[in-house]
Amino acid sequence: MPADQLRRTRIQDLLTSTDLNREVLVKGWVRTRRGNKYVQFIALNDGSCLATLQVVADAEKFPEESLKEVTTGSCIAVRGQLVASQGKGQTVEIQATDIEVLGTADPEAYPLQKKATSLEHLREIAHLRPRTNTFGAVLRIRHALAFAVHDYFNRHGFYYVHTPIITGSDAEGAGQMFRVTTLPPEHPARTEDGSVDFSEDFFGKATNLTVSGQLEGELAAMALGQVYTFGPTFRAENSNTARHLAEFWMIEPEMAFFDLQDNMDLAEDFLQSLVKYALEHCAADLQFLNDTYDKELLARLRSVTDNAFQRLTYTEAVEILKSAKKKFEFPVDWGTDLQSEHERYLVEKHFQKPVILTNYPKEIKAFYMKLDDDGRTVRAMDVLFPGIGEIIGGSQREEDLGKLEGRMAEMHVPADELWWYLDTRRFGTAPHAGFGLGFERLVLFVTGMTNIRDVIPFPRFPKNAEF
RNA sequence: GCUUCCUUAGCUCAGCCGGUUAGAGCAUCUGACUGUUAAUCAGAGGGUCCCUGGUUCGAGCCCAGGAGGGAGCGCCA
Repeated sequence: MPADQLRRTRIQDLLTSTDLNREVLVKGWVRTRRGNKYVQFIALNDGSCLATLQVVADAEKFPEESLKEVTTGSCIAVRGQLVASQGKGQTVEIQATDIEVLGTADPEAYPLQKKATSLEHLREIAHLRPRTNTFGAVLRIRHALAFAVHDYFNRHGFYYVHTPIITGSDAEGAGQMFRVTTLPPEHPARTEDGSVDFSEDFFGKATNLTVSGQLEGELAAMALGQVYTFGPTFRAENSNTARHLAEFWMIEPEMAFFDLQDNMDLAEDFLQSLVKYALEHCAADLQFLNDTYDKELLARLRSVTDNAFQRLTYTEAVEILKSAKKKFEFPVDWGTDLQSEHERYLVEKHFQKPVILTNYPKEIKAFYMKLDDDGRTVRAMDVLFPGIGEIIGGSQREEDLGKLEGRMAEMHVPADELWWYLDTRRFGTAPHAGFGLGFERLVLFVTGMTNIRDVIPFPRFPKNAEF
């Protein structure tokens, strides 16, 4: 390689380097430029870390006029000496010998000037918000958590199974679905009785975007033993909250030969490992979020890694809530689903740590959950987190074909559409369990953000699919 | 979908009881300043007060409808 073919170094690597007084090349986006007619300072960020690198440009080499285009938001390449900093805010800096403007950013038009903007406004410029400290930190943490998910399962003998995004069943039991079709919306083919003729559609039948990979995950678990899916899921619910998205990523492990206890053990160890990974690998970003948004963030993360989760049955929880002094807006009664206020009371007031609730009444849970011996409850589990509410929902599955068919009939789930699912119980059925973890809810918890639309790069929610 | 709050400069906001030419901080621009840390100091430019209609001598302010956004709730992950 010729001597003048200097390779770019990431800013994170330069800031941690002890190998000073050498020529380096950095490229990134300008956060600020300040100074006087003798010396100019440029704060440069390349996304590799939260911190900026200070570029020093002396007036002898760089008259102020030559730096006119080096404005907040512009992209530059800087060649220079990596030296110990004379200033106080940083240990190293670059004494620039050459600055090339790769892309200008008109200061009158660029919306991210060096001034705090609200998260609400940043949602409207979501295409640019990754350039802010906050979203840089959130996206790096999001990446770390995604990596940690794969790392955890790989280390524990799970296989990553890619379940379909487009599904032919419209009864996965987890909510309203988005239709996938190539039929013309104005004049779709009609059958004789006037309904849309999906036999003319691309797949020859009605298809939708998946709401869950669980059922397919169960098929794989009945062959590979321990599997997981990690992919996008879609819910066409008109949900307008800070905890719901129309498009979100879900992690769904499914394990043959696991009962509800094994399932809880896995969920707890999994969540603790993920949070621990973030604490170890995203220290600077987490510290920034802690200092900027939520002074309790780091303490709350450690409370998850350092405490065993409280486990109790739905029935026990109802008793605690009934004897609680607090007045609830909604009354608590055995058989009704718990409201957000009830879950919050248990997690944030009563136990003050994560809670796993189990053995819910069968009426309020899905058809595939294994019936308890009493015939009234099912082997369900919900993991409740402070500030988030339900972060995991899971269960031991009903492995008995007859009982499963009975539950499907009771709950009006069309068995003929799920013939392939029932085959798992027909041929070599086995006890098994699994759960679903909403990835964005995990990122929400770990980052301390309060709106789920701020932890996914391009949020999809009712009336919004911009970018 | 329900409840509730909000919408004024590029951003974050103030604007009294309805009353003359709608303000501040930051950003931007111009200038000053020998190493700054969201630099500092001085000055300048910058407005469809979300939209439509109404009440009034007069509306940023009151009323109605609409649009957009936030928070809470429901559905859930």
